[in-house]
Amino acid sequence: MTTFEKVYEAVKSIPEGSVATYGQVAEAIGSRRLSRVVGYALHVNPEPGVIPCHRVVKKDGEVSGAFAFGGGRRQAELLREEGVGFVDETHVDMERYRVPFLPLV
DNA sequence: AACCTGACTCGCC
DNA sequence: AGGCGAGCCAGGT
Repeated sequence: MTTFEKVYEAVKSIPEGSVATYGQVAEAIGSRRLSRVVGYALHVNPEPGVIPCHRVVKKDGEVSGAFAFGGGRRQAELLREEGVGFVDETHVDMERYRVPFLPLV
């Protein structure tokens, strides 16, 4: 199991209607320091449509600027459709929609 | 094979 | 409070 695969497993485990931060995903796969690697893993996203990378946001809930399917704007739309609330155009309401605990895979 | 870079986060100045 | 460097992994040059 490579680090990237762990990242994908963790991201897939994020329940619909919720979001997780890069830090949470990193923590779930071993170390918080891997947060950067998490970003890169999603960057090279080998399974578009399978890995819900739109449910991963920065620690303060802001969506990533460089997004695979059309920008953070698009990511925000997908999340809203799942019922995730936003405090503004680019920030998810973390207090209510961030997963309390990301299952360790 | 070494070096650079990239969807991040945290600690120190 | 804002900026800078460090730590982590994989793939391309």
